[in-house]
Amino acid sequence: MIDIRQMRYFVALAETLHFGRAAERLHISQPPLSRQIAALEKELGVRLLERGSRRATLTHAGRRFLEDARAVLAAYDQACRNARLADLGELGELSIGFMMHAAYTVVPRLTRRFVDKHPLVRIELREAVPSLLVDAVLAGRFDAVITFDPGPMRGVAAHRLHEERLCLALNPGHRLAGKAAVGPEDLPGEPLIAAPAEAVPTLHDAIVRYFRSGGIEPSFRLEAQLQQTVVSLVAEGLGIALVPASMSRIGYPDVVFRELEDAPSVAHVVAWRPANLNPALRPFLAEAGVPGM
Amino acid sequence: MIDIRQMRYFVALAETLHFGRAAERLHISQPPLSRQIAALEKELGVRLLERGSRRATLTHAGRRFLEDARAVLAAYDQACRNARLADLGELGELSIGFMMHAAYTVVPRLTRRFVDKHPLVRIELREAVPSLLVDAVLAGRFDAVITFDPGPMRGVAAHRLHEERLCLALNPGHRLAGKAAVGPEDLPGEPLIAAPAEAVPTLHDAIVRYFRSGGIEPSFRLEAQLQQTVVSLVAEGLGIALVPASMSRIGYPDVVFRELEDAPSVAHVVAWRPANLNPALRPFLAEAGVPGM
DNA sequence: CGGATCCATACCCGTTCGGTATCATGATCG
DNA sequence: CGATCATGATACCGAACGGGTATGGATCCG
Repeated sequence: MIDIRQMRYFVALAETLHFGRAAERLHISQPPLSRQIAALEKELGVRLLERGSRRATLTHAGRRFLEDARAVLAAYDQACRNARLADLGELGELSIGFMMHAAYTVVPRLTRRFVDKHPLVRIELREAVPSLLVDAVLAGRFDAVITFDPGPMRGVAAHRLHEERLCLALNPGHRLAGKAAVGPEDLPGEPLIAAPAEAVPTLHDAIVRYFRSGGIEPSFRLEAQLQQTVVSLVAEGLGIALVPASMSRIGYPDVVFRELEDAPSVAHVVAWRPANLNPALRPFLAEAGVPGM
Repeated sequence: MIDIRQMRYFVALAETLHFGRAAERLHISQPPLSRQIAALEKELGVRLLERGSRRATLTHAGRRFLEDARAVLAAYDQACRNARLADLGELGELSIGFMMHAAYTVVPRLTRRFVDKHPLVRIELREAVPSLLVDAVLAGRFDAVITFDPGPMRGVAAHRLHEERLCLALNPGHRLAGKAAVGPEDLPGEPLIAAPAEAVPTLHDAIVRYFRSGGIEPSFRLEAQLQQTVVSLVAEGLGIALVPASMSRIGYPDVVFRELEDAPSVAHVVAWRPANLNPALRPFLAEAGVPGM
């Protein structure tokens, strides 16, 4: 059987055209080299070098085999290197799911940092509503997801990435637009626009709790899954909304944002299945600041 | 050192995900396979399979390595196959020089037959005047050349490919255009157009000998290297010419061809240096009908 | 809980590889 | 033109490695 070693030997010999010097370069003595080359030629059934007494010359077949052997060796080295890189999580694929809102907060910077440090990992970024994300990570559809903190869950670990207060989004003509800060007691009966509990439970719950802390029951009027849609509907004068403060940084016309007294906050987390064996997950979590990664 | 064999073993194992079955497919028993795989993993420093008690599964790094190992094996097989093909002259390069005139006689068919039978040999076809061709073959510039027979030469073998008679090319208004056949005695003083002796010695000599066989000295008026040019000059009425009969098959306007009495003939030969080691030369010569090739 | 399945380990033997010593051959030089 | 040198091939030896059989340990299944 022809060996990688024999190819290495042949390439060294073809490059020096001198058995002694080639053997030296290979850190073996000359006779084994002669024998290995002879064995290679015999195995191939092809004479690769013409031995002159002063120097050897490649035959046509030898020239051809030199090129091909170099290609084999390159592929071989590549394969070994890639296996190690893949094991370290520096090479491979990583699929990340995230709620659309995170595209305005942590996703861009985190992605940028990760791809800068791990350029060989292909990242697949997919947007989804938060309630689907955690199920997807459990099902193995995503290696990690970025979403509002869903609380503790079996088989899923999570790490807090980002926290922001909710604020009030109003149409500029609204009666509360003149106030600097607003509390729950200012809001009874106000038509609310918010994401449905089934799609974004964490945020929905935070809003309900905030209202109830002031002894008030919220009255939801319109539902939309994305915060961007919610704010657009506010701009249209269809109601008010409690949205993450980062939404105020986007330049929406016909919307003003007001602080809430004792504003509730929502956290972004990165969540993953600890049993997930994708080696690229670890560097990603490290980049996200997860301790011990 | 990681071995081609270990890669083969790994691919077989990755394809069956079963040590016993993979070993069977490899015609070895299971323990050596286990050991080789373990050695491979140790060498790489990477776990490639997760051994379940019922079946094994590839790790991410293992999946990657499977792809790369397949690529290595493919390159390896390719290299071995190519070496054998190159040695048989079925793969490689062949440079053929030929006189332009042969493009109308033997070159097209010979080339077609050769490329049909030996599709992996890249042929480099180069036109040149006959006097340069034989020097070029001696210098190694061409592996073989096709030209008028230059006679025996040191270090060059030749084989006759094709023989054709010379005929007379005339302007239709010429006084001899009415004769069916012409002999040397009809030609004294006629202004001749022909290739120069330095460029096409064989043909030039044949023409001179033919005239002298009738006791006449030829009077050369114009010289051009290519037979096509010679005939074009005849069409223009600048003189007469003795050209290979195959020129008459090309539809030149304003030229008529007449047979010569006791017409001299010129041979096309393929010529090569017997010391030439290009394996592709032999099949080419075989295709050209050279005996013993 | 017992048997079956499957991979890992232990041990043996034959092959192969690399090393040293030496030979055959062709180039080089006085 | 013959002595010398350089180079690759061959002979032989000891160590390493690969493959084989026997067996152990873990897990799954009925």
